[in-house]
Amino acid sequence: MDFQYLSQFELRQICYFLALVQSENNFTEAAKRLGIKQPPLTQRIQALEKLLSNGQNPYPVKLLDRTKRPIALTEAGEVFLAEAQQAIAHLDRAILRAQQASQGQIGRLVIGITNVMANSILPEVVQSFHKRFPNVVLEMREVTVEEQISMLRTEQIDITFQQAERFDSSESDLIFQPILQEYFILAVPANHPLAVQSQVALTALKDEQIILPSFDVFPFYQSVILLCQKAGFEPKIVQTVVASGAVALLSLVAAGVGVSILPNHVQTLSREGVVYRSLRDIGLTRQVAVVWRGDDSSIVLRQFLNVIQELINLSVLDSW
Amino acid sequence: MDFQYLSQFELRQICYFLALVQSENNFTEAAKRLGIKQPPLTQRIQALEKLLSNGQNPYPVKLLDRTKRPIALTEAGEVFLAEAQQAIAHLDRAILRAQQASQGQIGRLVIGITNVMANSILPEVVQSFHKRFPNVVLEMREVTVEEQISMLRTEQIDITFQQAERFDSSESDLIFQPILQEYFILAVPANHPLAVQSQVALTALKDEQIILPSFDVFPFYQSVILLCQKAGFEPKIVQTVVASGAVALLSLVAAGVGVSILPNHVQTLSREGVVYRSLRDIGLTRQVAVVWRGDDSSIVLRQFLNVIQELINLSVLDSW
DNA sequence: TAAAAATACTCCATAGGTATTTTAT
DNA sequence: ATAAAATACCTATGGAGTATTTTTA
Repeated sequence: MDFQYLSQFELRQICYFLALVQSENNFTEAAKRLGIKQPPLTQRIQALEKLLSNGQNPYPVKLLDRTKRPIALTEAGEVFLAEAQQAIAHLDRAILRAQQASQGQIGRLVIGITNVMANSILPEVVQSFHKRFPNVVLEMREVTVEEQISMLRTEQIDITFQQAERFDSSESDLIFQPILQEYFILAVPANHPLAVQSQVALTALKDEQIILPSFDVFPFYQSVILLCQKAGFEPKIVQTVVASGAVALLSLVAAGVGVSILPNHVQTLSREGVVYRSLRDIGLTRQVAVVWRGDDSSIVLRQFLNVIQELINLSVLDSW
Repeated sequence: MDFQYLSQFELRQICYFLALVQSENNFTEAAKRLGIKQPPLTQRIQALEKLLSNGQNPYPVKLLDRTKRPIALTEAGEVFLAEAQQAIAHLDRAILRAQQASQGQIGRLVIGITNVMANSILPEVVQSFHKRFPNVVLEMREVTVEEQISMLRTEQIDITFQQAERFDSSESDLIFQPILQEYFILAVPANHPLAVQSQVALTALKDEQIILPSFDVFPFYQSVILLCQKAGFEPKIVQTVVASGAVALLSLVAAGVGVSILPNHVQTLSREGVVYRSLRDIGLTRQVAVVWRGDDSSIVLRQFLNVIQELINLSVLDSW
């Protein structure tokens, strides 16, 4: 493509021509619409025709037949109109898309997810981000805890969630940002004797039926059992019903099937017939952090981090 | 579409940006290629970014990340590059097509054809025109002699061929241009006794087998028979073979099946074993003219008329 | 520190404005 | 005769050039 030649054209001239056609080839009218006077418009159109003629054409290119009133489009004018209209619309879209991209409204973000994190804060973050940036493609990639860091470096993923404790601070090319402390709470039926206490001791669960999310989605399943054993009793885990979704599980609690030990972020879901209570004596917590490449200038990433930040500030994730 | 905003952009800026990317984001190199200095290029790209930012965006739009060497495209830059490249290519085509249209290289011409003319000069003209303007759509529309004029006026056809005698010169909105005089010639086998004469009298055909094109494609079939009868003999028309194409017919002549009376334009076809001779005493001629609208500014039409003109000058059509 | 981009300025080409003439109905 | 486009001329914005400073690797 000959940029030298093409550069001589001006979008202005072409837009003026399109506007002129929209005004039924009436220069005075079109000029008014464009917010300029008639003579400049005449000159721009002439300049456009002159530029179009600058291809050693034997004939000059005329877009308009000025010997008629109202002025008519020539064949070349018709052809140019049809083609240029599309091209200009195309360019208009190019501008819009660049603007959207610069705001992170379009693009793509690859999130590395580990089983450990999958059921934690991620759903809230993703839901919130997707609501605000519906045109960004969010790609979730299952990664093991071990490969997270190397996949970040090789740009196979853009961001990942991990346990703060695992992070080696010598990884200076990666930025590590703790976002929340996870701990555990007790969900009990509203009419349950334990509901009257604001804090419940772990040993109080000795004789309770305990409902836990199925092992594969709930990383602390084993830890909970271990803690109970340490507290001196064998927990009675309800084995007959398996609920993996928090909502389904809360229904079971509301129905009085048992009580449940859940990560604190579940409290964002309030359900009739279920109350949440703190668990005393349960030392199990984890610090959750996000990690990304320090040199990643992606606006989408930045916006994603903003969403996380806002959720934290709104106390949706972290405030209990 | 907002022409006001779009008009502020310059094709120059966008082309510069594309050129910059082609030079691997090296301003100095790109400026050299574009035939300008580096500072103006920097300024144009900045101006482009500034214009892109002018949509009340909270963030300014950056196409380039200048904190890296070599300078890298931002996401917005990548998006804009991909979209703008297409749009610019589109615009480039728009310009080319307008130029082609202005030379009549693309377009459409509707030719009214009557049976009377169909087999005459039209094939040569169409062939010649199509060779020179392969992208013009030539549409042939069958019209009766009576409706030619009205169809021209209603722009159902753009040009038509007709007999000069039929034309009413009061039709001042239509232009009438005689292009050739048609008459008739004799085609005889090269070894035929008549071949020695340069002119042949009509009566000499008294005892010859005469091959004529089939009635439906040869408008003067009846006239020929009439002329012979006037000359005092009943022509012996070969009925057993029907040839409608000139080539097939000449083959029959070459094969010695008979002689043929043909419109003079057939002479453009020379065939081994066939010679053409003038026919004396045959007063049958017709003046062929083309007719078009005087206010038709179509370049395609003009080029079509040029082709006819050239063919006449080259003596292909008219010189015998 | 060296290569390249950004900045500061100067100049002039040209888009737009005003006044007027020409053109087409 | 009249409405609208073209032309002539003026003004001023801003693109390109030159010289210099700043930045990044």
